Amino acid sequence: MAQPGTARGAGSRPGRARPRSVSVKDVAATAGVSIGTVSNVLNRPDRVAAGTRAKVEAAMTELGFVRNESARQLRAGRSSAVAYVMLDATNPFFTDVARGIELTAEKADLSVFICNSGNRPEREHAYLDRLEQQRVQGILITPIDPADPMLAEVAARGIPVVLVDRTSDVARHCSVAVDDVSGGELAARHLLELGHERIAFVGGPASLGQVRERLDGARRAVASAGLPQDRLTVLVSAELTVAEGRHAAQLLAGLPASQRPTGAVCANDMVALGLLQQCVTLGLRVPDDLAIVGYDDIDFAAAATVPLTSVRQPRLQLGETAADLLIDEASNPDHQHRQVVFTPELVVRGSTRRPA
Amino acid sequence: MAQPGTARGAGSRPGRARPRSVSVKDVAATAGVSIGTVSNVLNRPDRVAAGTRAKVEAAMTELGFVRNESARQLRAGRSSAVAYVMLDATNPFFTDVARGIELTAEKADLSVFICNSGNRPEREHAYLDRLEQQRVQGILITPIDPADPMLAEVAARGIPVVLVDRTSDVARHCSVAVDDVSGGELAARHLLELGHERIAFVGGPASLGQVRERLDGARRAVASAGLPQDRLTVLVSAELTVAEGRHAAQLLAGLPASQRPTGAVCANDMVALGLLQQCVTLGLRVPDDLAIVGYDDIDFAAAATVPLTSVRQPRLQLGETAADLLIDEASNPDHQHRQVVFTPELVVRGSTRRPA
DNA sequence: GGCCGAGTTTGAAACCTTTCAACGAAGGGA
DNA sequence: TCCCTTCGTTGAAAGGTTTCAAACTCGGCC
Repeated sequence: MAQPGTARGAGSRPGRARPRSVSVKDVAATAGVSIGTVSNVLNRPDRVAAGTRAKVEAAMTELGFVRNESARQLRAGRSSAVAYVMLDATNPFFTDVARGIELTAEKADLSVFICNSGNRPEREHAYLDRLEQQRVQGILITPIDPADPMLAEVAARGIPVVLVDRTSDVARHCSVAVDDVSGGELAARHLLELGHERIAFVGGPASLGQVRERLDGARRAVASAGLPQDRLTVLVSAELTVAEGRHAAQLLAGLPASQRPTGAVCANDMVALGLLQQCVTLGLRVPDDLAIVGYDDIDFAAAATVPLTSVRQPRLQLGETAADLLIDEASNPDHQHRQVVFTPELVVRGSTRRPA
Repeated sequence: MAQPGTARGAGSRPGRARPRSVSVKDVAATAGVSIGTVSNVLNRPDRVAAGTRAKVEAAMTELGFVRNESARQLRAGRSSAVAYVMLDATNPFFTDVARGIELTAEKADLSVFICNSGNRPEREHAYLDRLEQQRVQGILITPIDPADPMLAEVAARGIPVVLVDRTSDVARHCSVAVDDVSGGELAARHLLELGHERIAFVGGPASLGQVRERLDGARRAVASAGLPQDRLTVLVSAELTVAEGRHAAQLLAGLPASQRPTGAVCANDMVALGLLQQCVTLGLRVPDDLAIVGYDDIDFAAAATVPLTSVRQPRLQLGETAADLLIDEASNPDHQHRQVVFTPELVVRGSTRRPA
C-alpha cells in the first residue's frame, strides 16, 4: 500500500512518529490525475467523468484519505459548526434543549459543539474565546449573566449569538425563552380551579429571575380568582433542591390543619419531589391532604411515588427554535433579531385533586 | 478605526456582507512590523523587544484581532482538541464522566468537544467522521458496540481511541471501565451479610454486558456465602427503567411471603427507584419487607422517599483516567495500551437493613 | 575603523483545500 | 475541412498561521 509523502523518506525520529496524513495530493498522484480533479470528485462529482471518478475513489479508499477540515475551513473562511454553551450539563432540562439544537442543526448539515460552562464564568469565557477562534457560524448560549459585555463583543465582531432560556433587554441578540409568569399562573390557577383556597408557593432564592416570575404568576392567579393575597403562603427556599423541598414539608406539616394550605406550587420539580417525599414520610397524604404542582416536568416527575402534576416547558422546541434563529442570522442578510417567548403547558397527574 | 482588508473596498453586495475578519497581516500593517513579528508576539513574546511588542499588542486590540484556529491547525497538522462521544447525554452517569474528562483536559490545555450519539449508530459514525476530519488529538468514546470495526479503522489511521466504561478484548485501544462483577458481588454480599437468605436480582436485558456481569457477581456472592443458587431469584426486565422496576414490584408482591425474597439487587438506580416506589404504593415496607440495593448512585438515589443503598462507580475518576491515557497516547512515543479497571464501592443508606 | 556576536526582525515556504479561468479533446454542424 | 460547443481536466492562486534561515542593527572590542 502506497505511503503518503514518500519524498520525505523515513522522517526524523526512527520511532513511531505519527505519519503525515493522506492529502488530496497523494490521492491525485496515486490516481494519476490533478489535484483539481480530486477536489471535483469530492465537491461536484457530476462534473467528473465516470471512469476518472472511479479511479479517484479507488485511490481514496486505498490510501485511507480523510478530508482535512482545517484546510476547508481556512479556504471557506468559516466552519460548518455552531456551538451551544450550556449552563449545567447535569440538568436534564439543558440536555434536552441541546438535543433540540442538534436536531435542527443536523438538518442544516451543521455540527454542534456542546460546551459546558458548569456555571463558572471563567469557563464560559474560555469557551467563547475558543469558539470565536474556531470561526464557528454562531453561538447559542445560556449565559451565566445575560448582560456580560463579552457577549456583546463577540456579536460585534460579526458572530451571531443567540440567548437560550434567557432574554436580553437590549435587542442585540436573538433570544428564546419560556414565559415563567404564565407558567406560575397556570400552576396556581389549576389548584384554584380544583377548589383549593389556601395555596403555598415553594421556591427560591428570590435572586433567581425565574423564581420571581413564577411567583408573580401565582400571585396573579390568586388575584384574578378574586381571593386576597394572604391566601398565598410563600415559603422561600435557599435553593431549588430536593432537600429544600423536604424542609418545606416540615414547615407545612407544622401548621394547624385549619391554616395549612391544601395545595402547593413549587418552583421546580426537585423541590416538588422533596416536598412530596417528605409528606409521604410524615403521613400527609398527597393529593388528599396536600396537592402538589411541580415545574419543568423532568422524567422523574412522572415516575414519583405519586406521579407529579407539573408545568412543562417545550424544551426540545426551545432548542430547535434557537437553532433556527441562529441559522437565519448566519445566512440571511435581511435577518432581524427576534425575542421568542414560548408558553408553558400544564401536565396533570395524580398529585393534584379536588381538596378532601 | 482601521478596517481589515481595505483593498477590497465596499465588497460585492451593498448590504450587511460579513466583513473579512482581521488577520495577522492586518495587525502587522497597522503596527508597522512584519507578519513574523506578530506571530512571535503571539507565540514567543520573549523574543520580541518590549517596544515592538507593545505596538503589536495595541494594534491587536484596536483591530479586534482573533486568532484563526483553522490556519493554526492546518499549519500544526492537528488540533488542540480531544472529543468525548457519549452514549446518552440524558444519563447523569455520562455527564459526570464528561466532567472528569474536561477537568483533565483543561489542565493539559486541550479543548473537549462533547458529542452525543444518543445510542444511534449512524450518529456515532457521523461524529467519528467529523472528528477525524477535524484532526482531533484523540477520541474518547463509550461506543454502542465496542467491536465496531470503524473504531479500529480510526485507530489504524493514527488517531488515539480510548474506550470509556467499556473494555476491548483486543488490546488495540486503551480502555477504562469499572468492574461490574465485583459491583454485583458487593451489592449481594451486603444483603447476605445483613442476614437475607432469599435475594432477587432485577435487571435486563441480558444482552447488556453490564447486566450480565452484575448478575454474575451476585451469583458469586451467593455461592461464597454457601447458599444454593436457587436462593437467587432473577427477574429479567426488558430495559433499565423506572417502569420496569415497578413491574418487578408487582411480581414480587404477588409471591407468597414465605417464598418472597427479602432483599433485591437492582441493575441500576432507575430500576431500583421504580421498585421502591411501587413497593410503597403496594404497602410493602422498605427496608422491612424488602431491602433494596441500587446501582450507579445517581443523585436521585439519595433523595428517594427511602434513601437508596447503591453501588457507586468512580465516575469522575473514570473520565479523568481516560483523558490521561488519551493524552499519553497522543504525546508519548513509548505509549503502551492499558486496560484500567476500577473497583466500585457500596454506599449504604436507609433502603437496606437486617430482615424483620 | 573594522569585526564579531547578541539581540531583533524579516521574508518566504509550507500546511491542504477549494475555486476558477483556461486549456484540450471530442463531437456536431455548416 | 473548419469552426463552434460541450464536456473534462488542469494549474495556479488564495486563505491565515507558523517556522526558520537569513538579514539587519547596534554595541563592544581589537
